[in-house]
Amino acid sequence: MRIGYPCLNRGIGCSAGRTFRLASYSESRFIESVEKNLDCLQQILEYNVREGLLFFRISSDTIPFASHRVCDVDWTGRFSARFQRIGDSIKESGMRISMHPDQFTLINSLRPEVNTRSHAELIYHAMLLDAMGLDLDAKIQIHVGGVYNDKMRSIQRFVRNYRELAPEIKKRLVIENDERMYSLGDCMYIHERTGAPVLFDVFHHRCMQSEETTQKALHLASGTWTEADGVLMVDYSSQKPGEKRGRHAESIEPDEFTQFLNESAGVDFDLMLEIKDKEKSARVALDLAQSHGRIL
DNA sequence: AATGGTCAAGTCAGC
DNA sequence: GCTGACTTGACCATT
Repeated sequence: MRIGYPCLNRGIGCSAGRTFRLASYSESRFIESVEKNLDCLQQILEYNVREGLLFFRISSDTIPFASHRVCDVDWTGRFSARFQRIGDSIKESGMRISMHPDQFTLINSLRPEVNTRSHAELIYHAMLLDAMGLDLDAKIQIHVGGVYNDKMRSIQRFVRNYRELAPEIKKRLVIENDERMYSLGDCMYIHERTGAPVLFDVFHHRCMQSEETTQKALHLASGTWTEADGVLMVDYSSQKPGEKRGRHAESIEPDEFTQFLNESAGVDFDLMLEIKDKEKSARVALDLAQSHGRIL
């Protein structure tokens, strides 16, 4: 099991996802931001290796406005040496990478222009991972999308549109169960019709109050990943006490996490901790996992 | 220099 | 029908 955290490191003092207002876009502003983001990304990755945190989600803001019309810089060419260097260090350290485009990215919209923009956004994510030369176990995770008052048709639209995606997207795209519309069961159904691996989100699963136990759910999701895809990816977070259902906690709850380790025994996966204090909780989780014999 | 409203993009729930 | 949540930082206009 590898353990990691998404996008930003709170202690290191730099951001790998700095961006700017569209209105102030310029080529020099763009290039400067990308350079700083890549500098910081390298620092974070070095930190992660030192700490034994070998799973990381790269921010979608790494290349600001990459899929927007305003951006006409050949960024893959311009930064190719940097991408390669970063990719080499990732592979050398045995690290796993994921990316998670945000809620604007969906392929089952009723509006064709939304799907078109999303396709461009997914291409950008695929280009970035390809530029780093990462294996097919580096994944891009999205949710299924909207329901539009007709879940079955919306699922069918997802499946139809999935089949039309560019191959460089399909080889990395995985779907994640969300907390109120598409359950693990829905994702499994879609997997059967598309082959897309299912990333399991423990917290979302709990929010949906689905019937499968964590153990059963992990087994199901795990079966959707091929050898080339790598082992199952799992997102983990916990409820912020006293807050609205679905709100992420400030830091990890050791007892709850220990319970999760027990429930998940026997399934191989990499774990992404979606908790606000980021690397701090990831290190706590790593210690707990090690003491439970889950990490060599 | 400090502040706080606002930021490319979508959908849904709740009022 | 409209606003806020999602999740979050930090840009940048304004003072």
